[in-house]
Amino acid sequence: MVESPERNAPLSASREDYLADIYRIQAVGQSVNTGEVAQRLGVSAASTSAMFKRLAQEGLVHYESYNGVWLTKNGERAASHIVRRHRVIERFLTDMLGIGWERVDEFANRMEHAFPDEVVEAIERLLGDPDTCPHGYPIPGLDGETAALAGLPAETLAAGDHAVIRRVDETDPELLLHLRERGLMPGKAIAVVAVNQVDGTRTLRTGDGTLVVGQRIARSLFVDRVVDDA
Amino acid sequence: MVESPERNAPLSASREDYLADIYRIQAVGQSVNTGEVAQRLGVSAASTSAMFKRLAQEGLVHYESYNGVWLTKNGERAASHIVRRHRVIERFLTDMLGIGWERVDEFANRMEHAFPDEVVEAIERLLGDPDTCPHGYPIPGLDGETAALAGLPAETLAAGDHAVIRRVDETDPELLLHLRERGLMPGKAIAVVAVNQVDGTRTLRTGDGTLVVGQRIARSLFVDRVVDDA
DNA sequence: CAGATGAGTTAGACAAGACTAATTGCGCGA
DNA sequence: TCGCGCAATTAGTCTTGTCTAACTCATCTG
Ligand SMILES: [Mn+2]
Ligand SMILES: [Mn+2]
Ligand SMILES: [Mn+2]
Ligand SMILES: [Mn+2]
Repeated sequence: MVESPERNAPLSASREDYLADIYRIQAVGQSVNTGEVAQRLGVSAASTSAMFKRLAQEGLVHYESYNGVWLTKNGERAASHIVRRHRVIERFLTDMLGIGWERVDEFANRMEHAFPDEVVEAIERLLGDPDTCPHGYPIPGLDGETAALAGLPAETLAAGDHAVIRRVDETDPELLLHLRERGLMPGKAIAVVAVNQVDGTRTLRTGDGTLVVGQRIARSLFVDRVVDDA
Repeated sequence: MVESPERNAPLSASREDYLADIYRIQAVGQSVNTGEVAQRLGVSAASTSAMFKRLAQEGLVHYESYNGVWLTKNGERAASHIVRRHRVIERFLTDMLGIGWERVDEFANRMEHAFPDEVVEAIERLLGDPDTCPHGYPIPGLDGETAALAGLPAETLAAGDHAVIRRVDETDPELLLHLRERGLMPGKAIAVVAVNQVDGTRTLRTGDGTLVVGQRIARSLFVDRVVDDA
């Protein structure tokens, strides 16, 4: 049985990025194949294949050739730790430094590998132990436990529905900027005024007014429906 | 004329560490030779030699074989930038997160390579544009300008002298912890009660009381004398 | 002014992680 | 069931930064 040579040696930044990405793909219930990870990390499929092999050898993932990977218990612990750092840092950047939420993912992606755990914990305390990143994704606990992803796509809402935004797709800075300018952020209450069946656009009312959104946005907002008692 | 292939490409973490160290050695007026840098970075002399050659080729240092390096204008600009990041991060860690000053150098050494300039600037504003790191070393400006190192060794003080601590040797965590426990930090006023000529110990009075320090400490505290007008 | 000594440089190897090109295997459609 | 197309893997390089061992050069001593 070949195990990792150094028990508990710190993971390289590369390994951390692969693991975190595998974790995030698993979190939405997708299977984790070479191409998906390669594309998300902006790396060749060959590099990803090689890394899968390494991670498997170190006991961090299970790997079935031609069939993708999934995290082992150890891998999940490590990955949740990294995702935790990432999301706390995002919170720090938006809440304390006032940096726009459309840029913090990229920044946190660089910074996440360099923060000692102790620093992450101090920031967390200072921020009052937030539950989620600015985009609404849950911050894993120190024990590795993570809440389920909140919300269903706003696409599933019908005319007359009331809902609260819980989470937004965080992959596209352009989209995030767009959403921020319109106040479509976690915590915001929305009501669906109308659904245009022809082109799929929706008319929404928020506290700030009325706006029309297309499918792209309706698929990127994850909401909890609210039963109307008015 | 062989120049750096990529104009303004970001520097690798390794290059940043070498440059920052060269900068710090130059700042105290020492000449920068292979062995000194190798020792400070915990790296072999061969590696340092190789890096000197690369940095020279990229126009960041002047290099005379067997005779050390010194920063070019470009190299100084780059180095001051890194040192700036390092010292701002140290301030952040001590002032906002409450981490002991004996550990922030090590932490900042990891973190300094991952902070976008914009984040450093936001932190700086939030802290009220501090002039120095927690150990009293000046934070270079965005323009690359850096104040001179403040203070002279407390060793130069005679009995009866009054002084203010401006800066402390920041290389040894043990020493820093020791100093902190005794309140010997930048800004603190001290008076020399007595100097023992036999063993070089000094009796100091601070706001908190009286204490005796040996040469090791007297050489690690950098002070400005204060003319007594009592 | 000739060695010895030690710092500095060169030579050669290695590890991590990336790439491109070539190959292999899975699964689907005819 | 055969083969085709595409995804994944393997093969072979490259770059960066490190190491140890062998050397070479500057300098200090006698
Ligand atoms: Mn990352
Ligand atoms: Mn996020
Ligand atoms: Mn560093
Ligand atoms: Mn400092």
